[in-house]
Amino acid sequence: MTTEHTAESLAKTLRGAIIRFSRRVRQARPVGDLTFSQLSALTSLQLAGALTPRELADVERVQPPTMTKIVGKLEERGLVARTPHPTDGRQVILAATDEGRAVYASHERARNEWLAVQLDQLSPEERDTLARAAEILQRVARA
Amino acid sequence: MTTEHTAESLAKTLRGAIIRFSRRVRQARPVGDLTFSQLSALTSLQLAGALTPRELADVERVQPPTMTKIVGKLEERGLVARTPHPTDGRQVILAATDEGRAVYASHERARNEWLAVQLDQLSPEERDTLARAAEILQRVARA
DNA sequence: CATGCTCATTAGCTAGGCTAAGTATCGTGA
DNA sequence: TCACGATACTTAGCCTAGCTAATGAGCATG
Repeated sequence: MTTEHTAESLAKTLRGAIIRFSRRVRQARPVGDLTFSQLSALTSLQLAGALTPRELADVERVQPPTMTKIVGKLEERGLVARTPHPTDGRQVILAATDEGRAVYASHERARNEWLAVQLDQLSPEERDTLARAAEILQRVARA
Repeated sequence: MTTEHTAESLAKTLRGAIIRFSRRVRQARPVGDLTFSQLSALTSLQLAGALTPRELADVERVQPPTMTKIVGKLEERGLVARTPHPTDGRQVILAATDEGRAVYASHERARNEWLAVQLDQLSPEERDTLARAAEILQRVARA
C-alpha cells in the first residue's frame, strides 16, 4: 500500500530523520578513531583509486578548502599521500597509502559495528527499503 | 525483487549516502537563514509545545551543552523564550515565541524549497520508499 | 540540615564547513 | 614569445556544531 506523501511533508520528515540519525552515528565513534568526514573521504579515495583534491571535493560535496583540511588530517596520520601530477604542475594526486588501506579496513569495521548491529536487527524488507533509499538519496544529493 | 543486503555493506552505503545528502541540503541554505540544527530544534520544540533543555537535547540527540548553544542562538533572535519551571527551580521551560512560530513557518518553507523540488521530481514509489526509510532511520537513531 | 544528586550553564577544545584572497601553473591569442 | 585570463590548490579568517569537564544553583533525603 502506497500512502500519499507530499514532497513538502516528506522533506520535513526526512530532514529530521537524517539529522538525528547522523548525530547518533557520530556518537558511536570510538575516541581516536577517524571522524565521519575523514572516513568518508578515505572511502571515496579507495573506491576511486586516486583523485585530485577537486575531484574528491566534488564527490564528497564540499568546497575545495574544506577538502584541503580533511586531507591534511589524513596526511598527518600517514593515511593519504600527495604526489605531483605527471603533466599538470597545478594538480596533485591523492591516494591512500598502504597504512591508509590497513587502518581504513580496521577502523571501518569498528566504525560500522554499532550500525551493523542495528541494521542486523531489521527485517530483510526494511534493509531493502534502506538500500533503495540510499540510492535515491545519492541521486538527489548529486542534483 | 529483493536483493540481498548484508548489514555491513548496507552500513557503508547508507553512511556515505547520508553524509553527502546532509552536506547537499546544508549547502541549499539561504544566507541569514536558520541553520540545520537550529531549525531542527525549533521544529522539535513546536511539535512538543514546550520542553526543558534536557528533553530537547535528548530528542535532538545532542549533549545538553550543545543544546544550550543552539537555544542561545534562537533566543538571541527572539524565536524561543526561556521561562522558569513552576515548581523546580533548576529547570527551565523552552517554548517558541509568536515570532518564532511565524519565522519558523516562512523559513521552513524557504529551507525546504530546494529539497521539495527535488523530491517532487521523484516517482510516488520513490517518495514512499524515502518515507518508510525515514521512519526506520528514526527508529534506529533512537536505539 | 548536611550531603549528595540533578539541571543548566560556562569554559575550553576540536572538527568541519564556508568565502575571499593568494600563489603557482597552464593555455591561448596577439 | 609573452602577457593575460583561467584553473588548481592552499592559506587565512570566520562561524557553527559537537564534545568533555567543571561550576553553580536548587532539590530531596537520610
